[in-house]
Order: sequence, then structure tokens, then C-alpha cells
Amino acid sequence: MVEGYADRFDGVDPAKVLGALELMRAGSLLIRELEAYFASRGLSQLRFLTLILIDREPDRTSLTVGEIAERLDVSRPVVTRTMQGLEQAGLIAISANEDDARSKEVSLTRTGQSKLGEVLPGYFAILHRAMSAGEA
Amino acid sequence: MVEGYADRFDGVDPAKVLGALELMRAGSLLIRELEAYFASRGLSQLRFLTLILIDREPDRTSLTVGEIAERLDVSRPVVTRTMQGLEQAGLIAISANEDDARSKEVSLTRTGQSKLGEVLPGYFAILHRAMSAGEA
DNA sequence: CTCCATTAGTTAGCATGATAAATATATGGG
DNA sequence: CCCATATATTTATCATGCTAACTAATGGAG
Repeated sequence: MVEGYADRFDGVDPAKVLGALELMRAGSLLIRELEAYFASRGLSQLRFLTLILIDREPDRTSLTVGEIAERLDVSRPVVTRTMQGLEQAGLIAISANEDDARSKEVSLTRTGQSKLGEVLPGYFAILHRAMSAGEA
Repeated sequence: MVEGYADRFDGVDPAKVLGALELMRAGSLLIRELEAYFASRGLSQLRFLTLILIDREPDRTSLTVGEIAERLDVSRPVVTRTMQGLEQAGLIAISANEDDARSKEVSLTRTGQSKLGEVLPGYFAILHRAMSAGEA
């Protein structure tokens, strides 16, 4: 279908257009697969990535809402909402920042650490398989 | 960051994991860029793809809600909602199917055809540029 | 012919992304 | 010291995807 259109525009290479469409498709499918995996374990991609991020932070055991938003490249309100869910699930603890009362520190609970360890192997397995199988 | 984890799981190739992460990242960025482009023209990806789909259908000038859902791989309720918006915007017309009163035929209006022609070059330009520049 | 399972579409409600505006705290110039 | 501005987070609202449940129409078995 693309060729019929692409012919009509200068400087457009149908192969590249198809590549871009394939990229979006493959990316979306992988994201969808991961969301399903996480959902079956009471998580979501963003919840999971938050846990990893705090776990892997060198020299510290907590991050602020703003830091999480920046590093995961999502808006702060989304992080706020996600943290509320994670706290209710007992996977993180939220405490005051001693130096700045505006800020909050988010750290993993033991439960959060366990959950992370429990979910990681499957996560990498899905990523690994995705690149071994379908993708171009 | 990936290596530190991947080492701990058998059969996981960090390069493939990184490739999968890059795939998701590139796909998401491209989708985001297209959504921004369409939003600036009163469309969305799904609205645009619907217009294209009807326009390119051979031998017919309309499609049903179900056909659109199936071909674009989205759920029917999403198509219903999207068609309501497109109809209000005057880009499509919805009429009864003579043979089956449950079904509806969605066709492009002149305005819809113009809008499509107006937006297509920019669309292909974005796809083309995405594959020429950033992607691995 | 009638009844019931199936099909087309819609409505209701949830999740997750965004932006704009509200709230609370910090901080620097006068 | 006080106010204006800036920063950290939250609240409110919107967009767009989903599934489940509802309505209306179809069509085949008996």
C-alpha cells in the first residue's frame, strides 16, 4: 500500500517508510507483550522500571519523584500516580527528604526487592526472545 | 546498567536485550513524533490511518467499523469512538448498510480527502527522516 | 415459524500517557 | 526581613488504548 503513495512524494524511499512502519509495529508488539507479562504479576512497565532504577542506583538507596520522572522520561504526574500504587502494594516506601521539605525520597521495601528479583528473569527472557525471533 | 543484571541469567545476551530496549525506545519516539504531528493538524494516528485505509480500499468507497478495527488491529470500541470524532470533524460520513441493519458504512467526505492529501507528505517525510537519521 | 446462539456496534469503566494549574517550600534581591 | 520567582509534587482533566457487558439484528436448528 505504501508504494502507491510514496511514489507521489519527492525524496521518499518506500523501503525506509516501510522500515519505519515495521519499527513502530515491532516496538508496539514488544511493549504490549511486556505489559501483559507485568500485569500478570501485579506490575506494569513503569512500576517495574521504577523498582529497577532505585535498585541499581549507586551509593544511594532512594530517588526523588523528579529524578525518577527524568530518568524514565515520563511526566511527574505519572510518577506520582505510579508511586501511590507501588506504596499501596507495599513495594516501595516514601519518606521525607531532610534537606528539602518539598521533596520525597522513594526507596524499595524488602517486598519490592523480592518482587524485582522474581520478575527480572522473565523480563530479560522476553527481551532476548524478541530479538532472537521476529524482529528484522 | 543492563550488563549488571544480564550476567546473572543464563542464556541472556546483553546485546540482544539492549537491542530490544533500543527497539522499544525508537518505536516509542517515532510514535510520539507522529502523534505530535497529527495533533497539530487536528488528527491522531488512528484517525489518519482510518482515512488512508478507506481511501486506499480497492473497488469500494466505504468500510465497516469491524473491517477498520480488524485491519488496523485495534479494538472495536476504539474505532467507534474515533469514528464519532471524525464524523463531528466532517471528515467521514457514516451510512447504513443496506444488507445488514447492524452494520454501518464509513466513507470519506471531500473534506476528509483534502485533509488526507494535506497531511500525507509530512507523514512520509517524518517516517523517511526517522529511518535516515537516528535509528540503528 | 420460533428460539437461541452469533455478530455488529455501542456504552461503561479501567489503565496509563500527557498538560495545565494548584500547593507547599526554597531562595535571592532589595 | 519580605516579596517575587523558582522548584517539587500533586490534583484535575483530557486523550487513547483495553475488556466486559449491553442492544439490536441476523440466521440456522428444530
